[in-house]
Amino acid sequence: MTRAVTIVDIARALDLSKSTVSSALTGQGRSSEATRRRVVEAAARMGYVTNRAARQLRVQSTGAWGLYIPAQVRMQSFYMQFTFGVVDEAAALGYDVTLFGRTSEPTQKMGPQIDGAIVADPLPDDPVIERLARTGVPLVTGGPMRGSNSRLADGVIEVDNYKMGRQVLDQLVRLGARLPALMAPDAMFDSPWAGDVRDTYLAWCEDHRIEPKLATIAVSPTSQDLDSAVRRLITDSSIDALVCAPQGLAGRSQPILESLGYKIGKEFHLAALVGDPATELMNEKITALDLTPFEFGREAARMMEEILQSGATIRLHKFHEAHLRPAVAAADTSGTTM
Amino acid sequence: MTRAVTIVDIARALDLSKSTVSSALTGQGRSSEATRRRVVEAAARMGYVTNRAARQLRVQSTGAWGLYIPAQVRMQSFYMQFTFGVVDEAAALGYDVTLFGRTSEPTQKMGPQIDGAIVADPLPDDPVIERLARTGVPLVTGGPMRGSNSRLADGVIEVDNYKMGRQVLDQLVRLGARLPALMAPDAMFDSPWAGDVRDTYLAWCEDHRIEPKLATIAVSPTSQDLDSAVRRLITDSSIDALVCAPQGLAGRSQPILESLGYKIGKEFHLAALVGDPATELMNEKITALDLTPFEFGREAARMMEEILQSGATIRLHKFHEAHLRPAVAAADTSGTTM
DNA sequence: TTGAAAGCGCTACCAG
DNA sequence: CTGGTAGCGCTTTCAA
Repeated sequence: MTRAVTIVDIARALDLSKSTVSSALTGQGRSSEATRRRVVEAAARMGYVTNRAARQLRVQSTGAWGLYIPAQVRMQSFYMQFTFGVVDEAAALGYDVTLFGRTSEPTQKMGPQIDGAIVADPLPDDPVIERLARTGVPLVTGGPMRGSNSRLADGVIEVDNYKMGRQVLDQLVRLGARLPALMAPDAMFDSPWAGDVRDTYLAWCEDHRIEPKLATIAVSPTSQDLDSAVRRLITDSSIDALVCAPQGLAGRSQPILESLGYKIGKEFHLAALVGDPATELMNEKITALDLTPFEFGREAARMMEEILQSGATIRLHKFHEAHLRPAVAAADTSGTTM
Repeated sequence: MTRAVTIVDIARALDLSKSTVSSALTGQGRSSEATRRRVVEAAARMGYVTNRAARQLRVQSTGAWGLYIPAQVRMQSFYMQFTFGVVDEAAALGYDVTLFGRTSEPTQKMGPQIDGAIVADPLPDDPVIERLARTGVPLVTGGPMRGSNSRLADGVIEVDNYKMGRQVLDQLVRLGARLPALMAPDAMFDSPWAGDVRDTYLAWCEDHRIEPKLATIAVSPTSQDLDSAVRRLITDSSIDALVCAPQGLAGRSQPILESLGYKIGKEFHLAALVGDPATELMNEKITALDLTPFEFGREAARMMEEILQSGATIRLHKFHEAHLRPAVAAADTSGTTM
C-alpha cells in the first residue's frame, strides 16, 4: 500500500503551486481553463483522490450524515429501503452515510462526526435521538416528531397518514366492507406514525358512526401472537375487514383468516397501511399503501442538503406522496364482469 | 453553534501543554496518573470530543469501515440484521460504519475513505466490490468469494452451508420425507451461497439415490411467481417436502400448499435455509435454519478489527455457527406420544 | 514527567 | 491568473 498521491505531488509534476492545483481541482474558476484542464487530467492520470480528513479539518465539515433507525423496526423492509434511498441520494450529493446503532457511543470518546442527522420514525423519548440532536447538527426526520423532542427537528418529511388512512378505509367501504377493524402497533413502538394511524381510524369511525375495533400488537409479532390477535378480533365482533398498520401483517393474516373460512376479497377485506413489496403490494387480494420508501429516503436526503445549503437557517416541512394500491375486486363466482 | 472545544482549550484551562493533554487523553501512560485524571475530568466537564478529521489526518486512518449490501437482497431482513450487527460491534471497537449503495461514486471525486470494507454475500462480478477492493483497504466478506474476485478478500466468514444444508435435509427425512425438492435463487442472485446451496442439495440427492427436483426463483418473487413455482413443483412430481433457500419463501409457500390441501408438518414438510425471524423461525411447522445474522455481522466486524490490528498482514477464514430449529412433529390425530 | 515544535493534506488569504 | 504562507486539531518525535 504505497503512499497516496496528494496535491503537492501533482503540483510538482506540473510545476505549479499547491494553491493553483487546489483551486483548479475544486474548480472555483480562479485559474485559466487551460491549466484547469491540465490539472484535472494529471489528477485523473495519477490516481489522485481527495483526502477527506484534510479537507474536513480545513473546512470544518465532515462530509458525512448520520442515519438512525430505531431498533424495534429494523427488520421491516421499509426501513431498509428508506436507508438505501438516503444512501443513494447522499452519494449523489457527495455525502457518506454513517449508520448508528442502539449503543452507538458508551465506548466512544469520539462522538459521531457528522454534518447532519436523519432519523426514521422518531420515537418520543429515544435517547439516541437526543444525543444526535445535542451534537448541534441539523436534524431531519422521516415522520413527524411529537412531544418534548418535537422542536429538535430542522426538517420533517412525512406521509399524510390522515389522508392515506382515510383513502384506505374508504376503499374498503367501496369494496363492500361495513365494519373495518384496525391492528395497530403496541406501546413498544409508540411512534408519531402509530399515533396518527390510531387517531385517523378513530376519527373515521366517529364520522361513520361505527364502533371502533382496535387491537394492538408488536410490530414483528410471532406467528402465535398474530394468530391469537386475529382470532380474538374476529370472534369478538362482527368485523368484515382488517386494516393492518405494521408492515407485513396483512399478508401474514391472510392465511390465518382463510384457514378460518373467510374469503379474502369477497366477504372479508384486508388492507396494509405499510405495504410490503414482496407479500402485500404484489397481492391482489390486499388493499395496500405503497409508501415508496426508497424515494422517501431520497427526499429526506434532499431536504438535508437544502437545509445545509441554507446554513441551517431554515426549517422545512414536506409531505411525501404515498400511493393507494387497491385490491382487485374478486371475480364473483356467479359470473364475470367483462 | 459555538466552536467545539479542543485539546488546546483544555490545556489552557489546566495550564498544561497540548502534548500532555493529548497523551493523557489517549492514555499511553507517559503522564502521571494524577494529571491524567485531571485532564480526563476536565475533558468530560468541558464536553470535549475528539476531532476525528484532525486525528485521522495525523494518524492516516479514517476510523470508518465501509459496508456494502448487494442491491438484489436489500429487502431481506437477514441483511438488515447483519448490517446492525456490524454497526453494533464496530461502534464498540470505535469505528463508524459507512454504507455504500449501488451508484456510490460516479459523482464522487472523493473516493470512499475507509480503513476497511465489509461485504455481505459478494456476487462474483459486482463492480462495487471491485472498486472497494481497489482502494487497497482490507476486505472482509460475509460468505465466500468465488471466481475472479476470490483472492480479493483478506477475511472470510461464512456459514458452513454444506453441513447445515445436510442437517436440514436429514431432518426432513427424520420427519418422514422421502423426496425433498429445493427452491433456489435464480441467476439474478448467483452468489457463492446460492451455489453452495445447490451443490449441497445435488450431492445429498446423489448420496441418497434421489432424483433432484430443483426450481429456481427470484429472491423476492411476486405472489404470482411463487404461487406458480410451488404449483409447478408439486404437480410435476411426487415430492413430499420443500426446502426454500431465499429468506421468507418457506413461510410464504405454506398457505399456498395448504390451500392445495397439503397438511404441512404431516404428509408434507417445509424447510427454510435462511429462517425469517417473523415468519419462519416462529413457525413450528417449518424446519428452519437460524443464521443469527446479527451475531454474524458482529463476527465480521471482529474479524475486520483483527486484520487491521495485524497491519493487514494476515488472512482469516472462519465459520459462523448457524442453528437448526426443527419443526415440531405434528401431533398425530390418532394419538399422542408422551 | 512534561513542553516545544513539526507536520499530516488541504483551503483561504494576501501579495504579486 | 498564480505562488507563498498560515493554520484547521491532532499525534509524535526530540529535548529538557
